[in-house]
This record gives sequence, structure tokens and C-alpha cells, in this order.
Amino acid sequence: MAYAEQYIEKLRKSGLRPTKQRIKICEVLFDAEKTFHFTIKELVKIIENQANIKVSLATVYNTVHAFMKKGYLKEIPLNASQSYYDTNVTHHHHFFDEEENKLIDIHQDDVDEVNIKRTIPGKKIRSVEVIAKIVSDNQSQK
Amino acid sequence: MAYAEQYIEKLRKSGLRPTKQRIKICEVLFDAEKTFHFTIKELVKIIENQANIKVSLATVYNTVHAFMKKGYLKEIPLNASQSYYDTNVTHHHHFFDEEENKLIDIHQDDVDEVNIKRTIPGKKIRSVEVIAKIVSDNQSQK
DNA sequence: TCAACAGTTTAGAATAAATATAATATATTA
DNA sequence: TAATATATTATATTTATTCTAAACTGTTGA
Repeated sequence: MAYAEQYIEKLRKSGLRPTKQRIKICEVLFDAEKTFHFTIKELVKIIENQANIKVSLATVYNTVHAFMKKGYLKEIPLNASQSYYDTNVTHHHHFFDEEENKLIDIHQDDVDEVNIKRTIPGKKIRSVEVIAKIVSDNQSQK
Repeated sequence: MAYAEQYIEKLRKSGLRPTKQRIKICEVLFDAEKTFHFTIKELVKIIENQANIKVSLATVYNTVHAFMKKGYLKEIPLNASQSYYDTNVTHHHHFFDEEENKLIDIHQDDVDEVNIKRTIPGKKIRSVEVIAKIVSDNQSQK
């Protein structure tokens, strides 16, 4: 199956018609060999550099949100001024480098399963995310 | 030691002079029997209702940030439109109820220690936070 | 007592992310 | 292809947060 067809399917499943702009967004997000982290602003910049088509902010926001809702993208819980998204939707965790403002994946196997002994009546856990904030370790320099 | 003196000490240690406004903020944040979660907007509203003194948004932001820097408050990593803060600075975790937009503390003892096997050269872990998102469990109704 | 000053408070302006709007353009369908 | 339903876009709006500059407070030292 050609890439374009995969994208059209992803879009349709997300309740979106496949348009030039949306397919371009798919190319950037899902073509990559590796998964990656991005902000809306970064995504728009990548598209601008790669493509000969123009995509407005609104379209990018709408498309990203539709993919999130469908589970093709994940939002990473961070207290940043802008939202960070992840094309890796498998269960995994993150380091956040506070000095370089960069996210690093932590594979699920690298974290023992997080076992929460407490429950809330009438509620179930939908997701468990671990954020480990990291900084330079100057002690290790000596 | 009277409460006011504790607050004055907290303020001085945070590099702030004890002023009427700042002491009022301390009263709201640190007088409570229990620790609690709040947004800046909520904090301002509480002060408005309780106090006969006026406190501007800027003063609240500045004071909260100074307390954060000193470790008297913690920011909770959430992708919300506004920042959530916690007066409980002990090591603990959170449920986030996505339907009611409410935070619930999870005591450290209720989570087995999160053991991250991966390391990043030259970096050390400063904090590890677990956010468990919860939703209604309709299955349990039957 | 007062002048000088360092730090505060405040209202309002500025910034920036995210969302809404409404006119125009495009895709789908029958 | 015509009719319709949905998308795209530029622009305006909203909202949290930060910045600014002027007025204020309290302390110190002559």
C-alpha cells in the first residue's frame, strides 16, 4: 500500500476528508523513520520548508486534534508555554531535559510497571504517564 | 511561633520582603489544614473573598513563582490551559479526573517506587512524576 | 524631620498560544 | 457535472502569562 493511501485511511478514520494540506501533514508526521516530538509551531515550520503548498495554523491545529482524538498522536503532559505532541503512541514515558527543553523517550521496558494501589470509586485509569525531569550532573565531572 | 512569623520567614527565605499582600497570600496557601491544588485565578478569587486588601495578579504571579523556586510550591505537569500548583511539596503523585478537571493526590506509599533503568550521560534525574488520568468506569455499574 | 533609596504594588499594555469566524475554495455524491 | 457538504484561510478573538512604568512604602542616615 502506498503511503498516500495509508494517510487517506488515517484521515478518514479520524473523520477528515483527505485534502492536500492534510496529506502533507501526514507525510511530515508519519513518514519519518523514527517517531518524534513536536509543537504546533515546529510542525508548521517543517511543512513550510518541505512543501510547496501553504497550510494555515487553523488546519494544523484541527488536524492534530483530530489525530489525537483518534489516538494517532499523544499529547505529553508538560508545563510548557506550548503543547508538545508525540507521534509515538505506544505506551512509554519521557525524560524532559529542563536545560535544553528537549524530550527523550523512555521505552516501556526501561520502567518497571507503575503500580498504583489506590483506586477512586466509579473511576478507572485511562493512562499512566511518567515524566522524569533531568538536569546536568556536575558531580559526575570530577 | 505565630503563623505570621512563619510566613515572614518563608518570604525572606524566598528573597521577598514581607508585605501585607504577600502575607495574605501565605495565609491562604499555608494556613489550610490540608494541602491543596490551585490555579492562579482560583487563588486570586479566594483572596478576594477572604481579605479586605487588594492583591493584583502580578503580585500573585511573582510570589507564587518565588515560592516555586524555593520549593514551597510545586507545579503539576498537566496540559491544561492554565497552570496548576500544589501546596504539597512532598514526593507524591496525582490522579487527574479528565471529566471533572480535578486533581487528586496519590500518596507516595500508594505507588511502588518508579524505577527508571535508563540513564542519560552527564544528566541526573531531578524529579519523577506520575500522572494517572481517570475517567468514569461505566463497566462497573452493571 | 526629612531626603534619598531600594524594593513593591498596581493597572494596564504587550505577548503568544489556542480557538472561533465567515468568506472563499475544494471534495464528495448522486 | 451539478448540488451539497465540508475544508481552508486570513483575520479576529480569547485567555493565560509576562512586562512596564508610575506611584507607593518603608527604611536609613544626615
